[in-house]
Amino acid sequence: MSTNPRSYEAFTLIHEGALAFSRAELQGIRVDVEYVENKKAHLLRKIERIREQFKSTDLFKKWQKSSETEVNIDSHVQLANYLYSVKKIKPKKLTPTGRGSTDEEALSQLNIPELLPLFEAKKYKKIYDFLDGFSREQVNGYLHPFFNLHTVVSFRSSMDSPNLQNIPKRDSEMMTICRSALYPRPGHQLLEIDFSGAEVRVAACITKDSKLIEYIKNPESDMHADMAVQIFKLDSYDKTKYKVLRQAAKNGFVFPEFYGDYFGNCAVNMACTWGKLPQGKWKEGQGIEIGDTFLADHLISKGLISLKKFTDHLEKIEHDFWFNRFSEYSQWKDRWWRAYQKYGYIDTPVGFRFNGLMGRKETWNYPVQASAFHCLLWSFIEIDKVMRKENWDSRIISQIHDSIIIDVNPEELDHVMATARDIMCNKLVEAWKWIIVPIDVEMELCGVDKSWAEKQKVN
DNA sequence: TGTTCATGG
DNA sequence: TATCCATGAACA
Repeated sequence: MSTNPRSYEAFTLIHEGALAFSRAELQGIRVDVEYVENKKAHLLRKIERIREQFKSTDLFKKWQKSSETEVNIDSHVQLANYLYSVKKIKPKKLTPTGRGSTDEEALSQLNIPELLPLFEAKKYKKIYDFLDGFSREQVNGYLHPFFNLHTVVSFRSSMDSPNLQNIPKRDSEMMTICRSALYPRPGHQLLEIDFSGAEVRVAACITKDSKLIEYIKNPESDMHADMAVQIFKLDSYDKTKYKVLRQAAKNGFVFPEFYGDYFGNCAVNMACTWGKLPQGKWKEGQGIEIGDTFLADHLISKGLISLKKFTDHLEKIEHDFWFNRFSEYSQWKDRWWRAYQKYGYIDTPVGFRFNGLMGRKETWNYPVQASAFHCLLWSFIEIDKVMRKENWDSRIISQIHDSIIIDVNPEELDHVMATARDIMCNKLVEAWKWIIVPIDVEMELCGVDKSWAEKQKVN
């Protein structure tokens, strides 16, 4: 795969982007080394306790007995062999190569309580590894990760040594422990500015689907809420009760569908993740809480009593989604795939060309993923320019695909926020005529001298 | 070196 | 029809 700039603008974006990124690398992010070392020691003791607990279980003793060599608790291969070959349990989930899966979802469906400590130990080990990376890579209390612009096939960025683009966020305990290590410079505060719905908005610009554009332009409308109503057969969307179902619709159906997944997979994932479905049929009291009831009770009341029924239901919704709701998006996908097959390349609106062998889904997803990131890169460069021209004491320190992280002097906070908002929402749209929908940002701010774990939404 | 499992967008 | 992109650790 080669990716060629087809315009001077595309060339300068990468050239200036590399320079702006290098300044952020040089600046670095402050890390509390003492906290990291204390926490690492604490986590090691905790992991050891959990492992001892697991070793005292019947399951482990039998596992050890069945093995000629000493069992390695960290080996998923040995665990899969014991569960699926020795004990002959039928795997609930297979890996891409067709072997029995030992990930958390697959193992929890086996309903073996003795395996629970294993998940816990794995989680704390994961946290330990993040902190260990911080202490390994820090220099005089600062991290200087590498920002790469030349490694990713879809032309996004990546980061390494350490990678700060995958610091835990969704699990609140992992989030708190990991992000409590990262600080602004003394007297400063951390500010994160996100493009809201970056890839959806860019997809609307590229496909020009009028329904998708309408969803973005009309602030009263809400695509994910509409899909939640349809998927879960709600009478209407009630913000106070159904936020979690909106999230399920968004992350369990809308995004996977946009990326090329299909109803069967979406149904299984939603049933497991939100419905907590161990077998084929729901029983009362299962799944996430919605208002004063549970998802299983709600689905049963709507006649969606089994995974089979839910899957059939989702098949109809998928058909409606692509043939009715977003039919222009569908037509774009067909045209786009045919054009790639005919000409052997695809271009992005910014002026990059993807050459090389691609599957259908790659031809659909790469230009969206690339252009969404290029909006971020353009904004990063422009904020960096203003920052240097006006001699800010604040510094851009990082970036996560669709967000920018700034180490801000509190006296400059209002100006920095206004400048970033103006560049990301107004200047960007003026500069790139292909952006035909409004762009919006969300900001999160930490207190002065507070860690990255303390971030709060800014209104 | 390839596979699997975690984390993020 | 069969989820896109990454980094990193651990194992066999």
